[in-house]
Amino acid sequence: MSRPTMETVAERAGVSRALVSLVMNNSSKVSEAKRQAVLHAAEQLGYRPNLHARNLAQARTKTLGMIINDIHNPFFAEVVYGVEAAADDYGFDVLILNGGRDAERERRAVETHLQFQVEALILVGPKLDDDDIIRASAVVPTVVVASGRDNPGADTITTDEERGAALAVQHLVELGHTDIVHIDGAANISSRARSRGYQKAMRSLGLEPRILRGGDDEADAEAAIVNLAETDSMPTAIFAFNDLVAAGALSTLEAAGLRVPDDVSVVGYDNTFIAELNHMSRTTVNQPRHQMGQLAIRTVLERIEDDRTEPTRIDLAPTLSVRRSTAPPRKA
Amino acid sequence: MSRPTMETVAERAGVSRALVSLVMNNSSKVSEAKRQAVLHAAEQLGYRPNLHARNLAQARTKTLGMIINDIHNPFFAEVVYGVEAAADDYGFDVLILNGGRDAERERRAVETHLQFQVEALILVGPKLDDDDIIRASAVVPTVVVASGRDNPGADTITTDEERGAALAVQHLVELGHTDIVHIDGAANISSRARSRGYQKAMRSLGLEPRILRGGDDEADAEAAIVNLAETDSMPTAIFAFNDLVAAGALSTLEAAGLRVPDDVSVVGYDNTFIAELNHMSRTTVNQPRHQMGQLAIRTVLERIEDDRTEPTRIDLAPTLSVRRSTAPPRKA
DNA sequence: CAATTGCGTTAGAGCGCTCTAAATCTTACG
DNA sequence: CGTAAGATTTAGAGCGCTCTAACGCAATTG
Repeated sequence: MSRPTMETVAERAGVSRALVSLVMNNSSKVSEAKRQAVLHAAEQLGYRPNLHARNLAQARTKTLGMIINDIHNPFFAEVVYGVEAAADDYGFDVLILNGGRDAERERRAVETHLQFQVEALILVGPKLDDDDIIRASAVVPTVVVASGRDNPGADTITTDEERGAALAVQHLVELGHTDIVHIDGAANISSRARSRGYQKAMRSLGLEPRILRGGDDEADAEAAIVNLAETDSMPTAIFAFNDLVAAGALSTLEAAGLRVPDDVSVVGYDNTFIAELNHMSRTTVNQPRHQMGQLAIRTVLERIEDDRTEPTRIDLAPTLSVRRSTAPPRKA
Repeated sequence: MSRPTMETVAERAGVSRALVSLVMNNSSKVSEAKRQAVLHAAEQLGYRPNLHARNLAQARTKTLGMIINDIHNPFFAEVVYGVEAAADDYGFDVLILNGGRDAERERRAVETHLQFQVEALILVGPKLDDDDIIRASAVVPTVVVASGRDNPGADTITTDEERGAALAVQHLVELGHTDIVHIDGAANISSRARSRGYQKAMRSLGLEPRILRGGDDEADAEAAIVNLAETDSMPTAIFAFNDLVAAGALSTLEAAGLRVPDDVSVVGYDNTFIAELNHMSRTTVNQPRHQMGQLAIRTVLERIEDDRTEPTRIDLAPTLSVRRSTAPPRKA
């Protein structure tokens, strides 16, 4: 009744257990005849190697553990594709655990992965704090992707978010805007870098920064916009923390009778497919997510080989995708 | 240098390996003194149980394998949350593998999960064909969520998609529409049921169905709409295969100078957050995704206990979320 | 033709853990 | 004080696989 083991297959094929093992790992030093016999027996029995036994015996797993901040967020999905593609090239399996936007859950996920003896940890947009990350990376090579933090104490793949924000500001200024408000990401991990970038860029251009508290999704934008409308201090352009906030801003602006981009220009961040969506496509800052995923794998696997000790940091350049939500300000 | 094992901990704490095992599984028959000693030693050594060894010894894993059609799709994300919540209640870990919209990849994912000795398989919107599913379910309890197929030969949790399509048609007809076009999902797995539902509903109301080939995302809608515009056969309402197709339809309609819902009404399917997004929120058919995820776990775990043999099928009722993309047809 | 080489195959230990059965230690009681 | 009943603890086998070392055998060689 229980599943067939190597022993069963060996018996059936009239060979030793060791020989079956060799066949399963397609070793070159097995005669064609025996190989066929073994494969045939395995086929007949519906044999499937037990990975736990193998991992135990080999003391390695060829498995990577990935934790995603939130499966909901389409931004992360593309990082996943990059990670998987690269891992596949190196023959590693990738196990995904969902962080669910909750540090405590992420901590448990790390623990689960470690108990599974993953050979490396890929943290995509982690909520964990630096200590947790340092602790994890003491056990197993760890790489942080898109964390927005300065120096998590582990290998890091990010884009320069300050620069991304600056790109957005520059674009708006080039269009002629001077009154540009930023709706920030509140407690969100990338919020700091983006609003810092915004502030620096504004100041260096001699403009006065104005920051409103936002959040990470649509609803969070609403209050900010309503506030602008009510206090009669509507700017000519808005730079939103991310595409969802930008979308929220858009809805609320239009509900208030303002047109985008005629009355107000809007720029988002992340270039998720949401930004392309719909009649009102949004100008947004792009991060090369797929590439970030690939680099994450490469970095962490290199570390397995080389056992480098100092954390590497790879900073990719963000780019701006200009679409239809930005235009020169209306002449006063 | 290598990780501490139970042996190491036992030595340090001055007890036997078996005792450490008891503590780790917090057995009640361990004296408080020894328990503390063991926990302390484990703490100091940074001991972490090796799940592979445990699984091997126990011959069970308390782990479920989930395969998602496509991490990109926000529809699936919510199913995942439902699954995880329920699995957590039962003390199971959920390992996620990404199907990547590709049957072959899904097949490999199934294989990986089976080798990991997962106790059950949750297939969310699988691309696999029925044979694959039957084969998998012969090895391990398997449940299919949101597959849109009639009878995959395994436990199934779906909504009645024919009925969902009928709801959309009914809503439009009640608003006064008679010329309603369906843009279908092409090869997509749910396409058949939805367009069948559309056709039946139309016919039973004495209306002539008109179906155009669509696909599963925005771009796929464009050709269909352009075609309608060019042949001058624009209907007063469009029922799209899903929310993304609906979004694509919307963009293209507006680009062609038509207003939604004034000139054309649009209904989507899935009630993903995309449908709520933006100034133009879309009327759409809703599926109780979270609940579907929970039921999937419950069904499959019951099967582990009871070893029931006939496949169960749970059909949940879809509902309609009416938003701003539908209105009575313009008076001719 | 005995000795050497090399290929294909196998025995057997060991990976880190659980679990049963047995050993040891307490405590209670006649 | 001896012994039975519990409460704790432990020895040791076994989970399914890999891997090293050794073995058998045929081909090669001087």
